[in-house]
Amino acid sequence: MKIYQIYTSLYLEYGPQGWWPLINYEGKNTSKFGKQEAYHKQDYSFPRNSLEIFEVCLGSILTQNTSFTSVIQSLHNLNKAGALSPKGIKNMPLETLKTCIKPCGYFNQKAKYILEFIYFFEDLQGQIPNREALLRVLAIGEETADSILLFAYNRPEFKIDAYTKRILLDLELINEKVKYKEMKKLMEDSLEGSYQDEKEQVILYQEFHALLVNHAKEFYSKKPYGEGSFLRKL
DNA sequence: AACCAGGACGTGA
DNA sequence: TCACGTCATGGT
Repeated sequence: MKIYQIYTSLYLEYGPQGWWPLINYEGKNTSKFGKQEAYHKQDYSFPRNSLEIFEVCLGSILTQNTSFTSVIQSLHNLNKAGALSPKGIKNMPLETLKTCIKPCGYFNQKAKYILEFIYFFEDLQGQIPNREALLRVLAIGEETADSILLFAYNRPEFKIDAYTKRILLDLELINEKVKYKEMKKLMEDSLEGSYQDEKEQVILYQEFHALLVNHAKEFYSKKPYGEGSFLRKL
């Protein structure tokens, strides 16, 4: 019950967020950070094709422990190199790939991760991957798996990230030791009944995650975490 | 100058 | 299972 209050409170404050950003999107409601980041507020038709699905997956890997502005830079680098696609990246020299994704950090690891993911992605042949299969891919842990399922494939999997945990901790809804699966279950169970169908469920999960990040960037990025956060008053 | 960023993996206990 | 080290650039 309280979890859903957090959502409504955040939504009232910030409105729809329009994740996941796609760099080539040119719509009306994109100007969160100018043209650099292409969000699509209140447009839930994304991703619309295989290339956009791939771009979201790529971003999910590149953003691991990295700010998303760096991801946007890297995606633009790949795009300019004509390599924002599975084949484009495979046909590119490894060193060039590393140079393109350098802004994201961990470029040696992530270059390897991306290639590993591409083999997996091509084997799918357009099918939706299941969570267990995703987790077997080198590069994909629980959060990235949920990120890919929720934002690339519009599947109802709640994504937990460091910000989400920090907020739940601050509101004393969890303890420090909780595992990913427990937080995920807490969120999903708490939200049960707050949607009519699967489509609404996916939109709720997507917006909730984006709202948590947006709120955390302002109130949970520097210590002491949560200072001035209106969520404490719920 | 630390610290954080929309984490995952390998290792040894 | 879990605690800890490693990976690395960029912004504040």
